[in-house]
Amino acid sequence: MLSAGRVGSVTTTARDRARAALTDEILTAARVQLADVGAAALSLRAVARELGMASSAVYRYFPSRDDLLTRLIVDSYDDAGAAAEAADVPGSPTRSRWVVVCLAVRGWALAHPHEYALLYGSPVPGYVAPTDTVPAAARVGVVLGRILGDAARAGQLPVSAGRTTGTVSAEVHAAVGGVHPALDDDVLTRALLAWSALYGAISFELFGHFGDSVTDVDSFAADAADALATLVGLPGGAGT
Amino acid sequence: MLSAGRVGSVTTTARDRARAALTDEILTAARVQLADVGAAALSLRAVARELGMASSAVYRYFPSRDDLLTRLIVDSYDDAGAAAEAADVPGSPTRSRWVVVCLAVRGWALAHPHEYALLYGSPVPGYVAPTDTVPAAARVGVVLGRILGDAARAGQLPVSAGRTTGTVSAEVHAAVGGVHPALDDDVLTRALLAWSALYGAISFELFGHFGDSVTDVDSFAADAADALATLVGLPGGAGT
DNA sequence: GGTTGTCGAGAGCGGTGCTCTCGTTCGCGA
DNA sequence: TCGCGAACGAGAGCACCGCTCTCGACAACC
Repeated sequence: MLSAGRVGSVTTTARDRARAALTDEILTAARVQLADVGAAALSLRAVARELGMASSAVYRYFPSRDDLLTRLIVDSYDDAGAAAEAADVPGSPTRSRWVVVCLAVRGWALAHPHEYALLYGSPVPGYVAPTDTVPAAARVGVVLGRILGDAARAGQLPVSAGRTTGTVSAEVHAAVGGVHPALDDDVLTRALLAWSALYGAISFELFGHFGDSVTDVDSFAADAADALATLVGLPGGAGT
Repeated sequence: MLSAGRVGSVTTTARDRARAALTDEILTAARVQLADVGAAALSLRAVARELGMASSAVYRYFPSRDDLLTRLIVDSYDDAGAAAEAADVPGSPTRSRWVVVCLAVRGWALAHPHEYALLYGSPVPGYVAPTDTVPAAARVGVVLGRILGDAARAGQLPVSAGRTTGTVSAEVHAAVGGVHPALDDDVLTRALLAWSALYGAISFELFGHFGDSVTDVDSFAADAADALATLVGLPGGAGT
């Protein structure tokens, strides 16, 4: 959002500005429809109708419906990641940081069910995620990894056996802030499990898979986040 | 599958038999298409085309596309549940039972990715699961609950504080085979978390959310199933 | 044997994603 | 300043979708 325009070499012409504005309009209309009817029922013709333009004109801005969806996916990943980052309080105890971030992700999912389903539900049929979605998709995991790394460097994680199972890649080590005696493959494997488990629990709640098994979803979410903190080894749990 | 026909009162006419046969043919063709293109792209017209009949004729057998999907969902739930039940070995140690069942569910998911996505991915837009899907959907959870209950009754679970948080319903107590000192709400909450976590990990693997973080998916799945066994409190883990 | 209900086929409705063509307009270079 | 090319929006059209209706044919029952 730099207020450019002065620089002569990258002049923004009126056409460019109109194009950017219309692209934004299309995106906002699409976001409204996404939140309203979901990704599967998101119709390119409907967003065109909403904007009072011909459906074919939209193709000037997005080559296909999948490209529009991709853009919405990236935005949603960023939104969820921002929610997680905003919820983290780096100074506080690592366990409460973990729980708060988990509950923030759940809160975002409850507030944006269709976006969540778009991100973590069934992949769009012929759709393969472009590589530019990866950084946005990783933001939540990076927040959780940072908490785990901080805990390890603060000596809050028991130094483990130092197993090297080779099941996790180097980028996971990078996500927790480098190698550390308390961060062997065992811990990182449990961290990846906890990461995916968070979304399993959210999906079950959001998609109704728990049925009537869970009576108080809020307290279950809190208990689950706490149990996941214990799973990764963060100190201060009820069991310790 | 009773070989009826003798009994006069419930005679199966040629028309009834033809109807049942054609219903099966439609279902198998739909299953093929489901496994091929996925649920979102499953077309009732394509199924009719495959069978060489008019699309309108299919509506004699399934009132709508959603009804066809519902039938496929129930069948898939039953298939997955049967895989879990077949994998369980009631006599063996509870931890290995748990791990084996978890890996069996994962194996079923890997073998039937589109069916799995249909069950545990994004819900179909306007679709609400009829109540008759519930028993089939619960089969895997029942297997896991039985293992946990067996472990408790065998004295393998530490008798816990007996907390009654009220977050889980009575049907969960029933799934583990009744009340037991070792099965308080804390344990059952962790069990529900582990249940959903299993599907979170499977979904992440199947839908590619792990990215390159996991290098050896098979050993990760084994480690994850073991970690979930520890999470619910089954004895014999590496950490104990 | 006649009646009744089921069956399959076909036409048709409104919707979708996407492509092509057409006349217009804007921006840049000569 | 002018002209050219690129971008633009609109419209028609293609193939497909779910679903409804009608109509002739046939089987099942009274």
